[in-house]
Amino acid sequence: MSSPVTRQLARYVALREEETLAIEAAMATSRRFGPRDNIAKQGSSVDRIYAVLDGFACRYKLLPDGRRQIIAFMLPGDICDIHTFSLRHLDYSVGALSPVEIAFLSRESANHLKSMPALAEAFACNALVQQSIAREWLLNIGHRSSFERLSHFLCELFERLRVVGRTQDHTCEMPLTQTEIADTLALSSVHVNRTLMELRRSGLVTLHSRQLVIHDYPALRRAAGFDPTYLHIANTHAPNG
Amino acid sequence: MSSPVTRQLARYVALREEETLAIEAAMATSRRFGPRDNIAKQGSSVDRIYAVLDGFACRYKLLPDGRRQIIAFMLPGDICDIHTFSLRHLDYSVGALSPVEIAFLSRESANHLKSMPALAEAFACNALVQQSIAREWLLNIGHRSSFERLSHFLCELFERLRVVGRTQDHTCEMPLTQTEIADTLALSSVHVNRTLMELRRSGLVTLHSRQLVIHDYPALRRAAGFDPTYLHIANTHAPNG
DNA sequence: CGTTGGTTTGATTAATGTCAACGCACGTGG
DNA sequence: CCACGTGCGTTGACATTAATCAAACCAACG
Repeated sequence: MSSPVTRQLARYVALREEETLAIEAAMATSRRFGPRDNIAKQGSSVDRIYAVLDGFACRYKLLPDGRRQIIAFMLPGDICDIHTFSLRHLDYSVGALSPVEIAFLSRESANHLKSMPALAEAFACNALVQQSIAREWLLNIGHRSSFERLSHFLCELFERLRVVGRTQDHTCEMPLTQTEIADTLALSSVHVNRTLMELRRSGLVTLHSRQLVIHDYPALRRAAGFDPTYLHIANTHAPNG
Repeated sequence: MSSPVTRQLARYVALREEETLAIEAAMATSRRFGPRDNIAKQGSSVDRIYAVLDGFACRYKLLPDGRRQIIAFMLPGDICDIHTFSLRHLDYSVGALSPVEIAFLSRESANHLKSMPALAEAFACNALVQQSIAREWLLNIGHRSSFERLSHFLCELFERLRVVGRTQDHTCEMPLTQTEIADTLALSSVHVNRTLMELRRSGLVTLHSRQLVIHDYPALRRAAGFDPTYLHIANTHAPNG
């Protein structure tokens, strides 16, 4: 139960020891990347998939003129859709946002894991939740004001880190620069700065030295219109249940 | 090879007759809905999934104050992710945008189809492409101007209808109101109207009586920065190849 | 120290939203 | 056949949000 990946998958199905061991074995070898390193490049062929063991990574897309959209965060415990191998070419890039530790899975290794029915189910749930998050982001970017948007983003980040045990009280790691937050929320970095200060002035959160502190979570959720249902956290199974 | 669903799935893997027949059988019974009908409601439990046989449907999310974001289009031939049954509750709603014909699949029926390896692979690809489209929408809504955004949207619509044989020359069906386009692109309907007229004035497209006519596709693509790679159309297999 | 990357601030501009009105086509009931 | 209602598209005036540009600031680090 040590790795966040096991913890993530155990949210969806009860895992037997055999399955846990298979996951841990598959994640045994990993590689480290530094903050702006590239982990995979758009257009490259899909010969391996990723799991994040530690740190923050992201998927992103670039427009020819340099505008960037971060499509998804890959937080500790997050795993790519195991079916991704069916794609010829990656339609997005993967980059590190902080120092990260990444485990690579080969097609064979993924197939081996997928051959265990409980894990296949867990991987399917994992993929569905990631899709659900993408849908919520569409709503967030499309229809929420910058204040709501940023609040919502922070709520989601905190919840997602919480389920993999990476929060303490009302605090979590938050290594993103304001420019990266801007690329996530489709705002300019200047506007992110102003909105962030507004959030501070409202006494809802503070954010410095790579630490997010949520002072009034209920108020933050209200401001964001944050309803965590889309994270499908309720599905959690007791370990070995 | 009659149904657009078969046609869609045949894009991803070569289908044998047995598999084609299984699909056609699963789609045999369908239901019709009118333009603003609700097909599934957010929060409801997932006891069946959908395939669109004809017409336009969409997934959407609502904010408490009524703002709406259309998350995805379901065009003829589009099928839900077959793994959706692993979700407890739907995190979005499904609605008809035009008169539609929808086939419902029960969990058992889906499992039956999924038990055929070629179909399982086809469903996986189908799901991956839908995810890829969602990612592109995030980029589109987040970082493209209204003019690019609308152009991109029209390009995608046309391409997607083309692969299921629902276009003639440079024309396709386009039953959406400007308000629905607005809910898709996260713009106001007034602004959609103005942008649409700008597109018309540029001689790129015309759009009336529910018909889209693309007068200069290369120029439209250029204006949109449209690169169809994300639709993963190149993966097409020859039927029975 | 000087450099660098990130944050903060102010002034200005551009893009898009909002409000309100009007027109047009279509369908319906009298 | 006409009168009316309704939904959608169109237009203009105006408000607001957020982007852009530019500069200053700050802390970390060699």
